[in-house]
Amino acid sequence: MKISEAAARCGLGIDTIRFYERSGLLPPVARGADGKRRFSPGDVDWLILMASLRETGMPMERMRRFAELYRRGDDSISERRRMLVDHAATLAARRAGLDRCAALLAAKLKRYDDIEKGE
Amino acid sequence: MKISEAAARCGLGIDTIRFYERSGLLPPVARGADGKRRFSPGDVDWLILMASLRETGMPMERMRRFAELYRRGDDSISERRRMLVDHAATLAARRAGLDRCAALLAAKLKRYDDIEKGE
DNA sequence: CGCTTGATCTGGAGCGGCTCCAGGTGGGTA
DNA sequence: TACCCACCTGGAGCCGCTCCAGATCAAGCG
Repeated sequence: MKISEAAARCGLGIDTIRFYERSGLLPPVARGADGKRRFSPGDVDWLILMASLRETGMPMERMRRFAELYRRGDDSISERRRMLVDHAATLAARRAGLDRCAALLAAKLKRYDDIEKGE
Repeated sequence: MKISEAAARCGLGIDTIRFYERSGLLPPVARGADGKRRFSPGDVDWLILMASLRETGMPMERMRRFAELYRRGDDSISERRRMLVDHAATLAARRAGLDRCAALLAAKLKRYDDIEKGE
């Protein structure tokens, strides 16, 4: 499929996909006879993974490392597993941060109500 | 209190606090006779709010707007409330994103287990 | 058949949000 | 007196996009 369709499916922008390719986050993407990128469904799965990791705060450096390990094949699975487990832990931390912020907002909103009632 | 203590209490870096002041995200911070910043507990509360909003993805532009409204006093409460309610909605969306990512990671990890067992 | 439209390409500039650094000031201790 | 440390300012640097100019090419159309 074309890059526009891949972008629609993974939620990244077209420019971001090209940027990720330049940055070594993608296995080399095939090109058609016209020189344009052709994405396989597997490419899209990979893009979705990259998008998820990035959106949830994994730095590009670590994503590059992960991509490199992936290229090496099954021997690298134990290290990849470690990376994903680590990242799952940071997800939990982030969620806690979100919850703290939500609580803070709720308290603020309540104070606004009190102020307006008090007038 | 000094900037180092304020930084320790709100979780932001010293440079980030100074940057936020330059950027209009803080009410003007008082200075001692020595020209150094002196933070009140109220300043720290504000920094904690800014840190929470920023960490959870509110753009600086909106934070600046919120700070400006705050300076205007109680008349701006309805707009401030709207901003915080909006932001609470984005928190929920982010949490959903985290959960999707966590599910994806869990699926990947399971596949790794299957691959290693299969060998 | 030539012409326009639209999607893609490349390389590079610009931007948001920090983060770090050089160079300078002033208070506290030995 | 000399040193150390925290703080100051202005500006450069960095990450992760995002946008832009200028070129190419396929498809649709009068």
